[in-house]
Amino acid sequence: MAVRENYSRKRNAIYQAICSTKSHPNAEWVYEQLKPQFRDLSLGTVYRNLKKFCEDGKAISVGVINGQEHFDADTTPHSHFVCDRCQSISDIYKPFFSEELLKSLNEEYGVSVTSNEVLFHGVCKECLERE
Amino acid sequence: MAVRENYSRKRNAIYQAICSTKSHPNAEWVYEQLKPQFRDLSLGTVYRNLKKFCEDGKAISVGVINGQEHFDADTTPHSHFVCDRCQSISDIYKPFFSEELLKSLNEEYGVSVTSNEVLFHGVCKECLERE
DNA sequence: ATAAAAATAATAATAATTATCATTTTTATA
DNA sequence: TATAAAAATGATAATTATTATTATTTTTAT
Repeated sequence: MAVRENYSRKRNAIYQAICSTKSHPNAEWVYEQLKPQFRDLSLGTVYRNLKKFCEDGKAISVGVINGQEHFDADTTPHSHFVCDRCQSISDIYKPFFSEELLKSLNEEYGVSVTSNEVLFHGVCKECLERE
Repeated sequence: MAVRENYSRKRNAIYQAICSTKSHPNAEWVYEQLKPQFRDLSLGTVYRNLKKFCEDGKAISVGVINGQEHFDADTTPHSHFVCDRCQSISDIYKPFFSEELLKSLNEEYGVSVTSNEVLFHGVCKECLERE
């Protein structure tokens, strides 16, 4: 018997796949990535597990970009940059919202903020250099 | 002949519909809203025009929220708040990104930022009061 | 070793959005 | 005003991403 794991073998592989990249993949990417290793992998399993990771706080959804949901195993607070040329998604590690600012939202708008997502659009370094 | 309009009658009506609300509607809402007036309105026409407004800079996409794209005729820089209870979307008029900050992104990450979207999640005032 | 629980594969179903194309409306201009 | 060209639309089909279903397999607990 193998070493005790928290997950099923495939669930583990899916989690490791999203941990192995900073490309903020979608379900399709993960599926293609793991297909060679797990020839009987089902796309539904990838979707199911990515959703589960988000529910369990082990991943976050970067949002729906160009019609497809993208994921990130990095759950620390950070923002994202989408290149409108090559569609790449990269991280922006810059704190935008202080505690006070979020608190001021609560006061000014009467809302209770639990999370936020910041998405920048533009042209990435690589595409800028190419152009 | 009627007063000269920039648009076809239906396109005008769709634009006025999204201008008439701060609810950040999706295509379905606009369609239901206009159906009584235009009994032969087609949902495809709504989708086509909402997309066109975004391309022409007369509206923006708030993003895909719970599987549906939402729109806003207010194109001035502002952010959005999504209530995870009642799914309402409201405006947050607070400038988060100064010119210097955006410039610093260019310098630190080598990217050229052209736009940004900020989405807060949480519980809205009305739902908080109800709970 | 084995029974119960959980996860999966295969597939069907769903839902939002986009494409197609014949018809209608609008626009430009004679 | 009439009319031809261009643009927009309705109806519908197609597409695409995602979710649901269910029989089977894997994992877990004992």
